[in-house]
Amino acid sequence: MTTEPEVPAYRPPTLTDVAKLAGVSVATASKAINGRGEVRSSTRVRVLEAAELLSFAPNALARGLLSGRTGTVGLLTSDLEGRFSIPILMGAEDASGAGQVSVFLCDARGDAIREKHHVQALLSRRVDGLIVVGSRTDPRPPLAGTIPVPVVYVYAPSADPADISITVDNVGGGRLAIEHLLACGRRAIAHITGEAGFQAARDRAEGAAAALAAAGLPMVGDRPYFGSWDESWGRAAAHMVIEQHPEVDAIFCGSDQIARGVLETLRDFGRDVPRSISVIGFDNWEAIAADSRPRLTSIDMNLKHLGEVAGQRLFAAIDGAAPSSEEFPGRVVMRESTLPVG
Amino acid sequence: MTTEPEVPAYRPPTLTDVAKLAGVSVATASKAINGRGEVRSSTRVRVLEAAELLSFAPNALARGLLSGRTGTVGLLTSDLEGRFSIPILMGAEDASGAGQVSVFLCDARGDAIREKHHVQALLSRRVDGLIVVGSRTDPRPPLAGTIPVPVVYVYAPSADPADISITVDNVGGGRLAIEHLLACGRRAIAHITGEAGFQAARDRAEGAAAALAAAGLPMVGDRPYFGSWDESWGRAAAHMVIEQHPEVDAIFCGSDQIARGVLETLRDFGRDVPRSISVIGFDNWEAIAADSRPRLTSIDMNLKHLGEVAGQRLFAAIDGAAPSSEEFPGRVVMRESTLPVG
DNA sequence: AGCACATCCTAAAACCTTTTCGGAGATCTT
DNA sequence: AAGATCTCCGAAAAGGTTTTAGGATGTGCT
Repeated sequence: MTTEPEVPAYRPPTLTDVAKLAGVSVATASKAINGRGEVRSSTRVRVLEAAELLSFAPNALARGLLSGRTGTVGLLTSDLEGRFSIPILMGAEDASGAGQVSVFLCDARGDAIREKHHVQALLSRRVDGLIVVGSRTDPRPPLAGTIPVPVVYVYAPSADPADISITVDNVGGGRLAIEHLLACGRRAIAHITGEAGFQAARDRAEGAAAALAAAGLPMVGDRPYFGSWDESWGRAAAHMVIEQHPEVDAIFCGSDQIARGVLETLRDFGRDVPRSISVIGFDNWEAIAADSRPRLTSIDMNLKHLGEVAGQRLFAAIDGAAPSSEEFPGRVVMRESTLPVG
Repeated sequence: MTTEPEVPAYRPPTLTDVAKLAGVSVATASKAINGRGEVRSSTRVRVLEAAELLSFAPNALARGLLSGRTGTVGLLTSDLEGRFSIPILMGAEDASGAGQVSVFLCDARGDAIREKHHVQALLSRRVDGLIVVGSRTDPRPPLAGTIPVPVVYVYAPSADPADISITVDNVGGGRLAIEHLLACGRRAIAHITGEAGFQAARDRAEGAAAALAAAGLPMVGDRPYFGSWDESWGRAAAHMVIEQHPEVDAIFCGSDQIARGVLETLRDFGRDVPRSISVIGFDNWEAIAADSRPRLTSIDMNLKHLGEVAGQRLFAAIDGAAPSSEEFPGRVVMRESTLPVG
């Protein structure tokens, strides 16, 4: 019985191949390529030419095995569908910048089992660090087990304050929105927002209340209208507000989708935005806010920047920096729905 | 000059540690853990207990170095922001299923230089294969240089028909939309869509035209209204259609955003959707389609499934399967904007 | 000529796992 | 009791790279 003559599998060129072609030892080839050690320049070019010729690419596995650093990080997200993960993910990828670092993407679907599984796999691949992206701003339990590499939590902070968490200042965001409406000359402001079960909704409402209190103004309806994050709630709530409090001259919405619903109802009622009443949204979701009628002013939480910072913090921690958390403010992106009166 | 007494760096447990603790050789430990070779069951449990105790995780780098298979694939996307990459990306991640495979995520931002750079890095990490996700359905140039691993192109096919491409049947999608409107009893159908520079726009229009021709009906306005993919074009184009062709009783829109604009203008004109006129969108973008007034019927291209198939094809190709491309049909997701008349 | 020294290069070890082959001990057969 | 057979385990090599320590030249000086 003869063994099948296997097709000679393609074998990527190794440093040995390069060295042989250049007529030097592997050690010399390594030094020539990495610019380390004493190598005569004529030898160096000979090696580099050989490497070029073979289109040699150093085996990162072997390198990582030896150095203990792989130049990879794990990015653990809990919902890829959600719109919050994506910009953060982009920022984090950007932070790894010069191409030294590659990113493993894992989606745990909010499932703790799956998460554990992914972490296991990532550690097995000897990632240098982990970034954990949440989909809500509510604090999340830290990764289970002891993780031998630095971890940075983004958007959703870790429940353990000793961990590194990079978050958004939702209280400040709520304050910003109200202050913008006040600056536009508004005085009778209502707040329609999402589920009270979300920390984000509560925080934004808190900031809004604080800003109104500071201005000595009541909130129209006395308290926020909590509901859901979608358009139909925006329509329904706006209906109630208009009927119960016709004097309202501005509405701060907890999401751009809610704001879209609000705009629609205001149009039904013949209320002119922004002349008779101002509307401001939250999230600055381009697809929703940038093309409505009128175009929607909104609070942008700079999620991409959040991701960049998370990446930077992770790399710093890998290099031994002390952990520290940070919270970032948002900014008002002004469009036509809050043109000042007068 | 004394060298600083380094903090003893944490060293992940190796198979040697496990073997030592269990009182066996590394070879035996390996066999016990991987269930290979002849190992007495009492020895096996001893090894497994030791591994558990040290929370040993096999070093995937060493394993990959030896076997030539890393169990990693590269996912090269051209725009993470775009909504098309994400579901595909999710599907591809799913396909890698049982946790055997990890995915490197790279965003080339549509930049050829950056793309080359990323490919280089991925090959250096010895990925077993590559998935390339485009953001438009227009064919794209294949990856530059010779790639020593299988490559699957998704959404945007490779310009080289010898490559594996997994795409969406936009012509069929256009046909589906028209057939649905016909089934609803409509006869005077217009088509408002995005930039003619997009293959997707042209394909959908082609499918629509074919379906109308097959039914012996003209297209209202004689040809599609090409414009841009956004809401404001939807509003503007609907305005034109209504004024020039008041007899129109259905509008097929090239995107859900266009459809939103169309719905808004129809409302302005007092045209009742779906009683007086039907509207169907494209993409089935939940955030846009699922909460409009009325809720929007749309064509869903099953992008996640596309990603899954791409993953499966890639793994098959890695295992030596012959390359083959495939095109997938969409499906109608019916909501209130196309309730049948009568 | 003989020595010190700088320059350039090489051999070998290390990183961690898997696999092959052979050896040691135990059990069975005659 | 001697050989044959089985069962289980260990030694060693391989995979590709980097680094350390030392070896081989050649140069400058006395």
